[in-house]
Amino acid sequence: MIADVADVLIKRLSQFSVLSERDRFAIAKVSFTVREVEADQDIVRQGGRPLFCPFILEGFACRFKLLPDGQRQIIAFHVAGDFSDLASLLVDRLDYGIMTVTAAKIVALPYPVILDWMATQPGLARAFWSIGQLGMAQLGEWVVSTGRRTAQQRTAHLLCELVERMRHAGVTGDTVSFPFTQAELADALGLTPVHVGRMLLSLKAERTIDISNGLLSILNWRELKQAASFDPSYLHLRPR
Amino acid sequence: MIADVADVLIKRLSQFSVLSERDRFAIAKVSFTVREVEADQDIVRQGGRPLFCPFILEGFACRFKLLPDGQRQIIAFHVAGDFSDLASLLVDRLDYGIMTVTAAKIVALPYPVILDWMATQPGLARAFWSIGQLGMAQLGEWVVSTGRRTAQQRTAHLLCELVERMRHAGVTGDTVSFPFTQAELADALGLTPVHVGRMLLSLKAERTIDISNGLLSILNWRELKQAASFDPSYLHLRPR
DNA sequence: CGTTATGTTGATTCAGATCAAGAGCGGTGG
DNA sequence: CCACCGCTCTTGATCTGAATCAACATAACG
Repeated sequence: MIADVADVLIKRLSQFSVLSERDRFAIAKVSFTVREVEADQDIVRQGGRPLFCPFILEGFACRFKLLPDGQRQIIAFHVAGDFSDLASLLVDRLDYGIMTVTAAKIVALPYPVILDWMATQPGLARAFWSIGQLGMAQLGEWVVSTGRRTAQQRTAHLLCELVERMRHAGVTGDTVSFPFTQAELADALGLTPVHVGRMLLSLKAERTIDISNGLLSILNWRELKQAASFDPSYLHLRPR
Repeated sequence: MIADVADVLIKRLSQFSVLSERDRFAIAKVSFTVREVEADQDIVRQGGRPLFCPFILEGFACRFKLLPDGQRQIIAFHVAGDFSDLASLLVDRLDYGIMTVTAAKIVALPYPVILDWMATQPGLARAFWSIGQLGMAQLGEWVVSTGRRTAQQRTAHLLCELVERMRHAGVTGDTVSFPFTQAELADALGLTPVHVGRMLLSLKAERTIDISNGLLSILNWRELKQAASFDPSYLHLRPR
């Protein structure tokens, strides 16, 4: 049984800011509709107008930019609990797209609603600012990865970030859902699919991780963090 | 003679949002102090606490991340007219540093002041949101560069972006100040200084640009944009 | 079950890194 | 005014991490 959408939103936003009774009520009084989207479907299209922020209830999505020569660069993965497009509240054209990686359940939060929340509820404004900052910090680290880390380090770093974020959003255990194809990882890491495959294989060979059936198991968290020189402080995730 | 700081801020912010008389007054009533900083000095230190947002009146700065192995990745250049650190309003620790590239004049806008402006002046809140989004869009494009563009394209793309942004901030003409060393460009582009040098040389050889005495001249803007496949729409810069 | 997606493996190539040595060029001080 | 020092840039030779190319092996899948 899925809890009421408002409850999920409130719970998630509470992780970023202390919400008052009025903050919570402002959310509860809105009626949300859940959209079910299949895998590999556009949620928002590059070049289109930004109308809403997709909140992900279940499944995975990614934010990407298409280049004129047909290449793709993924600039973020979105997991359950992410507000995936807070970046375009006041912009008239999207310079990136968002699409699902797996089948997903999302809630489309219309920008006018968010703007209203932010204008009238300081606690919510604060939460949305924080989430925006977090997205920015993640992007900054993505630049560091593509700019200055080796293929091995980048790959390990992405795994670390994803697992850490999923944990913050409520996933527990050392085995998490991991439905990404090597082509998708390659577009995120700025590598070729073949090379990503080799990097994963080498991590598997040293018994650091295991990936099978769309599941990622961290066999040796210490080793993985070390391979990535992963320092989670940029995620600014206070303990839950 | 430099105009009053408040005037400069108002003029700049007006490019991002329509400011009311009250918005302008809120700015004018604050007393600002200008700090003069030499070249290569830290403005905010990685790992420190975010206290203020530096606004650049004159000169150049950069935002960067230091890696454990001593490497550096520059994630943004800041030019006159930039609010260089809107990203950490609500964060407790900085995961990046900001330092000058040249001697610079900056105004340190204390976060409490900005928060107050944003809480009470919708026009200013809007402007600061927009500026934040812009920074995010620039970061996204930086990922695309390091992830998927060749050395040649990246280099040309960075030049395009910098010139375009300086124009938006008021610089005119085909020759602009360009005080960056090849080592700095390399840390921004995810390349080695030697290779950046070669890329610039080849752009000079085709008479696309010229760099000398800290000045960059665009000799063939069309050619440069083409070499970068530069599409400025991500900058969301409405005509001035 | 064929059929299309994805993943694995190996051989080869190439863009960019690395290494090394000069060359220019302010700046500083004797 | 010149000798020297420390940067930054240039140039060339060599090396290497990741890309490319090309089969083949597995899944997943209607």
